[in-house]
Amino acid sequence: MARTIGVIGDRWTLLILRECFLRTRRFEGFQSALGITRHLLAERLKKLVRQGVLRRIPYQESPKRHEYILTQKGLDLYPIMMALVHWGDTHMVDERGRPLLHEHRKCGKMFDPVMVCSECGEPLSAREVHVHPGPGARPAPERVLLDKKAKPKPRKKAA
Amino acid sequence: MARTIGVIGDRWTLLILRECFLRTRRFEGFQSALGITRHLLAERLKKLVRQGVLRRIPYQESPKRHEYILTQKGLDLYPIMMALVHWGDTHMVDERGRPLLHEHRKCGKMFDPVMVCSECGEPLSAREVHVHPGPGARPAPERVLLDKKAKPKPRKKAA
DNA sequence: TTTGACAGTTCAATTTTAGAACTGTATGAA
DNA sequence: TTCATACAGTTCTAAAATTGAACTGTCAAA
Repeated sequence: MARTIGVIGDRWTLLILRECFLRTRRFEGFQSALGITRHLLAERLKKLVRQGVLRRIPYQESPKRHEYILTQKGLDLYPIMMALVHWGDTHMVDERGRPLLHEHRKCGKMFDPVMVCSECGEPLSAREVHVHPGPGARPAPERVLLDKKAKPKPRKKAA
Repeated sequence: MARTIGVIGDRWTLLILRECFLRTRRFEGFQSALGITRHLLAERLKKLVRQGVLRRIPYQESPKRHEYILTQKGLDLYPIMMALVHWGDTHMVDERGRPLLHEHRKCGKMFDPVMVCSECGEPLSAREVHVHPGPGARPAPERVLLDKKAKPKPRKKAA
């Protein structure tokens, strides 16, 4: 998660990517849609290209111009986008309602995204998931502070 | 999406929330697990409580101490977390492999999260989804530039 | 009496971001 | 030919956010 956040974890990158999913491709398009400063936009686009999320493709030669297109790696961010949108739709809408509705082409209905288990297909919730260290586990996820005398912790009074 | 990003869209908030899901509850716990500066941590926790993502609950009286617990609104962030982790697992792992594996209690298997359509249950991908303006739609999502003379931009001279 | 856990707060020094103008190529209009 | 505009950046300064480190304060145990 930390590595993902290293890619998309700032105020603007996700909004830029949202515009990509909404088919914006060019510098001015992003800038005017978002109101981001040109400086930061250039910075972020460069970073996303470096990280392989966007591809920079020339679309005219005279004054060299490029479009920014999602790579597969970028397209794979879609579930993150949908999860963010859905949480906002659930917890952050005002009285006017949702800004956007989503229609699923396959079934033709307006839908919400649901996250399910790849094995049994049941919807997921935090309580039903148990985490195990994997092969790339960190050495010390958390430094234990009450180390040596781990016991003396009868500090509680209220419960 | 912008509103969701307003809540969790910075470098540290998502990591703090990750620790919450991993059952960290106290100031020192977050601080030592993440290495975040105490100043920012205090700031972020306050913000999350204000926004209703965490609840601040006293666990001892003597020197007043509190724990930070996920509210339902916070728990609902779980799909976002899983989506972030899964993208990282897919595109950002090193040769050592995943740091964490997830087991679904319901079915007992190690799983990956999959995002599906709430109506037909099929997995979602960006191309199969069409967006429509909803009741809370923004007036002008994007100003068209190559229009006519959209605006006589008052180009000022340098000093 | 002293030390240490815990949960912050304060403050100077960096780093980022915002805001605005400026650079440069090319096209169409006057 | 000259001027205005589209487009994609770059450059600069001021303002905001973040870091790093030390400091405050309450209580418990040594």
